[in-house]
This record gives sequence, C-alpha cells and structure tokens, in this order.
Amino acid sequence: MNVETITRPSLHVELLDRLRSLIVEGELPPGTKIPERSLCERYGVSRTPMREALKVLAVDGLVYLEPNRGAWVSKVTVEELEQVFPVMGALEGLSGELACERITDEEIAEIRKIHEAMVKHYKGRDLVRYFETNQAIHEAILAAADNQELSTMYRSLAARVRRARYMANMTDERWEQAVREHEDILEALEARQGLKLAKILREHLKSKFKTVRDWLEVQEPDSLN
Amino acid sequence: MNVETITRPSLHVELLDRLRSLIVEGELPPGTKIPERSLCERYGVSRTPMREALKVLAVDGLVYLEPNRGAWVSKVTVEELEQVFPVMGALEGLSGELACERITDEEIAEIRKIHEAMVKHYKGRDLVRYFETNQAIHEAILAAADNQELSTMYRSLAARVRRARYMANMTDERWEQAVREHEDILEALEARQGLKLAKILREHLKSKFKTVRDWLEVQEPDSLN
DNA sequence: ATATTTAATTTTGAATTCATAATTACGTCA
DNA sequence: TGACGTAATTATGAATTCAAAATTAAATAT
Repeated sequence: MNVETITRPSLHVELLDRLRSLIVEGELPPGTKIPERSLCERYGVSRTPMREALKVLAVDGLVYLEPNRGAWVSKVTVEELEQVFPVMGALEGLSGELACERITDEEIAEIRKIHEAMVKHYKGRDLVRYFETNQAIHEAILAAADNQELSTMYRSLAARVRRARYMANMTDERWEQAVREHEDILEALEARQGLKLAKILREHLKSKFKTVRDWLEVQEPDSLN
Repeated sequence: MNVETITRPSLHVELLDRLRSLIVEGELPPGTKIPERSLCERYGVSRTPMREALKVLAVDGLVYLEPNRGAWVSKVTVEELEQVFPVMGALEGLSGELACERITDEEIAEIRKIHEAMVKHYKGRDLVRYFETNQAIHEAILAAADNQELSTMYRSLAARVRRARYMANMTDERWEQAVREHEDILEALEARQGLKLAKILREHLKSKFKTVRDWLEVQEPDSLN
C-alpha cells in the first residue's frame, strides 16, 4: 500500500502562484493589461490553465476581468483600501488574540529575535530588510494563532495592500512611530495580553493606512476603474 | 455613443452562481463526487467553463479538488468550523461596529420589522421562516456596514456554515437563547453602541457554533477528508 | 486634416480533441 | 473463493480548434 502518494500540482495552481508573485511583487503593475497569449508564451502553457488561474485571481481581487475584453491587473485605489484596512484590522486583531492564547515561550523568543533584527534595519535605514522583517513578525503571529482560515483571508488582503508601494513614502516620523508600535506589540505578546495586543494591532494598521493613503493620493491623482 | 452597454456574464460566472446554490442549499451534499461530464450535461455547457467554475469554488472552500482524481463537494468538519467561527465572529463584530457608525433611523426601523417577524416565526415554531428572517437581519446589518470587502468575506464563510443543517438540531432552550440574543442585538443597534454590538454578535456566534458542533458530532461520527 | 464607415486583424469565450492518469472489469492462478 | 496482475474503460488535464466579439487598420466622405 502506497502511503506517500506523489501529487504533482496541476498547471493552473503553478500558474496561480507565479502570477500572484508577479502582481504582488509589482512586476506587473496595477492597471497593466494582461494579454493571455503573451503570458502563455512566457510560461509555455496553453490558454486553458492560464485562464483558469486568471479566474481565480479575479475572485481574489488581484485581477480585473471584463467579459470579452480580457484581464487587467486590478488597480489599488484609496476607496478599496479604505474598505480593506478595517477588515484586515479585525483579522489581525483576532490573530493577536488567538496567538496570545496558544503561543509558546520559544515562539515568542523567536519573534523577539526578528523584532531586534527589524530594529537594527530601522536604525540602518535599510527599508527593504525592514519591510521583510516587519512582515515576518506579522506572519509569525499569524502562524502562532494557528488558524488556517484566518491565515488565508489575512494573506489575501495583505497581498492586495502590499501592492501599494507605500514604504517609499514613509517619513522618518512615521517610521519611528511604526517601530514604537512594534515595541508595544512585542510587549503585549510577551505578557500574553490578547485583547491589548488586538487593539494595538488594529491601531498599528490604522497608522499604516494613513501612510498608504498619502502615498496613493500622490500616485493616483484621479483615474477611474 | 452607447452608454447602456450590455455585458452578458460569461458562462463560468453563471455556473459559479448555480453551483454555489446547489452546494449551499444542500442539493449537492457534502462529500458528493462531482463528475464533470454529468454536471456539464445538466447545464448544457462544455467542460471548459465548468472546470473554471470548479477551480474558483475550490478556492472558496466549497469544493475539494484532487489532481487527476476530480472534484468533490467539500465536507463540513468540526475542525474546519472551529477555525471558521472565530473568523466569522471577528468579521461580524466589525460589521456591527461599522453599522452603528453609519446606519440611519430608517434602516434600524427596517431591521426592527424583520426582527419582529422573526420573533413571530419563533413563536409559531416555523423553523424555515425563522432561519430566513434571522439571516436577513445579519445581512441587513452587513449592508448597513457598507463595506464590500467585508461583505464578500463574511458571505463566503457564512455559506460554508450554512451547509451544516444544524437548525434541525436546535433545542427549545437554545432557540430561546438565540432569540434573546437577538433582542440584545437590536437594543445595541438602536442605541448605536458599536463595541457592545460587536461583542454580542461574537457571543451570538459562539453559541451558534455550539449548536452546529453538536449537530456535526451526531452526523459525522468520524470519517476522513 | 478630421470624422465616419467598412474591412482586416487580433483577442477572447467556449467546444472539441488528444494524451495521460485513474478506475473498473476481466482473467489467471494459488 | 480470493488475491494478484493485466486489459479495457472512463475521467481528467491541457492543447487545439472554431465562433464571436473587440480592436485596429484602411478607405471614404466631409
């Protein structure tokens, strides 16, 4: 009897991952037209699995489909993020609460380490590494919450937010504030104060939204769609 | 110039809606194998759009895909709902909070009406209509919250929960408690006490989960997948 | 030159086809 | 009878094909 069955993922799943990165990492910027044929050639697949992947990404909110007209990388608008951020706040708050209930001392120590690294990158003004470690902290809290449904939903929203390259817009003042908030996050986590952590995380997201909004209002003066 | 352009939705969207109903309404019960061919014949479409729809439903969590083996209506497990309910709680709590900020007196009056109807169905022990009006209240609060992202996510989870036909399992005691909780919901809403409403809604979901869990533990003694 | 039709081209939507994996049916042998 | 192996059948994954819609290019008129 075979226990260790090998299940090669189907093409559309593979494409899903790759397209998602392309979009989230900004290689395909918001508003870009996605012509099926050229993307298919790029990955050497036929249109069938490509179209399947695009349909999933459309439900995910990363792609915008117009019947008979094709697919675009969906834009990141202030109006959209105004709605996304409160939802993310609720989810990340829950993430903090659940994490405090379940997290082990070892996991906390691990997060503390990432936190210290993040502070180091802040002091060295290394924006890219700061962003990476920052994200790693939120991911670690999410992991500690140990809720797959929560993770999936949170990541889906986080991906959409990440496309706004707002980091470049962070003033020194806001950056400092973000780090301060992260100190509070660690503190609440180490004390396992779930409700407090939830509240801090929600507040943290609110100030993040301010940064993103300012950035978007510069980038996207008007424009429809 | 044509302003009123007609955009016929593509087949896969049409199928998406129909399949979703089939699954949520229980016509295709959890665990059912979904043979592509027969479903295609049922709707008179080819496999291409059907497969596109199935892939989307799989991301939604209503369908389970196994590579090279096909699609099944995903099962409703206690383990899954244990994760879904807290997330729903966070979302519905936010829904209550936002609703309290935005809701008009007229909208409140409308919800009060549905509430009265619900109480009437409770007294008449009309389970089906009770369930309908109950759901309508939560939908109305969600609508008042006026957040599309929130609505989408909430509905996706609610659909998965609805598939557990737990209502049949409601004891008189629990039913009474649910109605009592709904009285509190109305009260907090009319007083526009957002945080309180959020808390009540979360609690409300917790007791709902108890009912669902009891039902599932009878229905699904063990079983994998 | 600009606007407006009309034709050609391209792109998309969906059915069909083909290859491959999985399942079922059958036959053999202990 | 039942376990095992092999062939036949069926179902799925993905490429291809075909029809229809949209876009672009060309032609005509103003």
